Amino acid sequence: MIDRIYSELRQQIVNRSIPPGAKLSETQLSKKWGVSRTPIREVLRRLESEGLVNSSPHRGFIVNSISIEDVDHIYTIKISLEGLAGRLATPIISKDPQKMKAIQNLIREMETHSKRMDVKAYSKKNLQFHISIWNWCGNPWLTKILNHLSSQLNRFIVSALHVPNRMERSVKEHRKIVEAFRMGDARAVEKALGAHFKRASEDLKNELIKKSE
Amino acid sequence: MIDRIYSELRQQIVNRSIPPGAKLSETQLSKKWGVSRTPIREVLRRLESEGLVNSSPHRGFIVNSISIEDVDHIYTIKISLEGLAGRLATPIISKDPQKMKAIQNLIREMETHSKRMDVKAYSKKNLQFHISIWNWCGNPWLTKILNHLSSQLNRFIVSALHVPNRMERSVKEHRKIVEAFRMGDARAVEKALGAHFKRASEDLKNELIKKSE
DNA sequence: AAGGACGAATTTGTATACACTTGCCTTGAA
DNA sequence: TTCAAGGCAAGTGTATACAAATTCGTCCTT
Repeated sequence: MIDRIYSELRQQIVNRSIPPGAKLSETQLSKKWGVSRTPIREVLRRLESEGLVNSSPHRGFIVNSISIEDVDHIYTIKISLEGLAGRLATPIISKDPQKMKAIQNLIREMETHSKRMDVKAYSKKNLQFHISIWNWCGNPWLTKILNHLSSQLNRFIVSALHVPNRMERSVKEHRKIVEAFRMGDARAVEKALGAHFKRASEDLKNELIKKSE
Repeated sequence: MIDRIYSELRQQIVNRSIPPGAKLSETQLSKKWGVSRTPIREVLRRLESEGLVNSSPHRGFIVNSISIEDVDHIYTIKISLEGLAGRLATPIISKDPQKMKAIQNLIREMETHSKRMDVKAYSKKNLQFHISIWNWCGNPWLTKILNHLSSQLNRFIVSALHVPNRMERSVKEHRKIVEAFRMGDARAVEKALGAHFKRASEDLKNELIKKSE
């Protein structure tokens, strides 16, 4: 039960249905879920050490805000670690025809969604693509960190892909990554992934600047 | 109070005075600290989501073990992120004479301890050296992750520096890093740090193989 | 009318109580 | 003597109760 509350609350924070800055009242949450405050507090403490909520003594918990600077900092780490994950995943993926096929299917679907300008469907497949790499990198610690960073970013990104031609360019970048996988060239995968996320971060930054103007 | 218990318990786990595999009884801990079980449980949940303890339903919490594979996985990430932190820290450190001086002082002390074969004092300064880089990289998320990884490793490393000439070689590697800082060459810092931790990880692995024979 | 101070209500922090699960120990039978 | 079954002790999971702190509203003063 407690795990259910945890994951559901977590998701609500990550997908912004509980917005940053919102107060998380223990009493309210315990009523909503029909449990006492004790398990609710444990859930909130877990979310706190994940960096998703903040607490101050006698004032309770609020959903952590994430600033533009934070996004920048997180992307800096992400660029490095996504590349690393790709490099580690290369021998695993390229030697396994089933995995290779799965990746190629994903990119084909992405292409279709891109042509139809279906941003939402595209984003979903895009995330699946990268999660596959995390899961196949063979380093569970790395997988966990990337998941973590991604959760934080999801709370910020409403949609960066509305930039004109973003999807089209993105497909090209992904094709480069897949090609490097196919060749089994780990360094090329690392480089292509790094470049891809660097561009993604720049696009996001530009979008944010435009919005703030 | 709860924070005090958290940090003290955490340190005891990290420095192995509570060994991996040890059972953490809520009742026992609450007696020891003179508080009720409620705050103890919150502390344990926090430690759980940090990956320092594991819990199973109705069986309580035990200190998480860390395997040789985990050490390998963590070092892989560390090599990448320590390099990144160094690269980011370069302009900050090299432009600040005070920081530059602090770093140079540390390496001088490390050299002294190395000559006297004082492993413990050396390790301490060595850690300080690297923590300085984390703190001056300007990316608090990165600092936090590196701290995190370091805590996990500390639980494993008894002493890798007993390898013959390890300290001497280590000093040389650090001097290379400092020299790159002095030149303001971020890429060189990144490379030197990466090489340093790669060698550290290999030394540790060799030590572990030797022990297991 | 505005600002501050006091007090009530709400909310958090912690203790305690009780239900339920687990694991151990005892006892009895093969 | 060994193994199994049942019960008991210990410990976790959760609810509830109470203490302490904060917040908000009201009232008084300037």
